[in-house]
Amino acid sequence: MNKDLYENDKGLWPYFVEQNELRKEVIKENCLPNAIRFVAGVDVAYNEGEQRMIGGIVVLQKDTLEVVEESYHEMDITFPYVPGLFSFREVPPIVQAYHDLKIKPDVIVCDGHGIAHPKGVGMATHLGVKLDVPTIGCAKKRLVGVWAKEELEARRGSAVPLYSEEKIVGNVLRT
DNA sequence: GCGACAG
DNA sequence: ATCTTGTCGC
Ligand SMILES: [Mg+2]
Repeated sequence: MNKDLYENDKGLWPYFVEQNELRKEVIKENCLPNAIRFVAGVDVAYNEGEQRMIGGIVVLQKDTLEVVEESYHEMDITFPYVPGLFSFREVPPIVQAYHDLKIKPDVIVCDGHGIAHPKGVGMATHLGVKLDVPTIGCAKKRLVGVWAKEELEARRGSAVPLYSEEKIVGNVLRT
């Protein structure tokens, strides 16, 4: 999978277009059921040499955090890592893994941003729209937005709102 | 033109 | 993300 092949010219244009389509279907309101029974976490691992990747989803019982099911799906890497278009790289294998699940989670925690994205369509958002399942974007680094660093305390658990374009798009949490 | 830039 | 090397602490 050649990165330049996409980077050059307008190779990425169609994806930005699709991103705009997805944006129309985003639901920002809290649609979680009154009783959350299962939560899931997803991630993707890579084998650059083999140009293969494997997406995984693990479902746990919400109250006990006991793992009740897991599903994985391996496939060829077909999209480069491009900040802003990250979802097009990791969503495919996760969607496949999700469909093999017998126990569907009420919410999915993702390893990447949700609406804290230039267009409001990060990986978690993209996945949520694609599966029509509530998702939570949980990234380890900033993509967009600003926050009051002076107000973020040194103790673990401290959190302050993340702002992007005048709006709160998430929280910055000290782990 | 120069930095920023999820995983 | 992945790899590799070195150090730290339990
Ligand atoms: Mg990850």
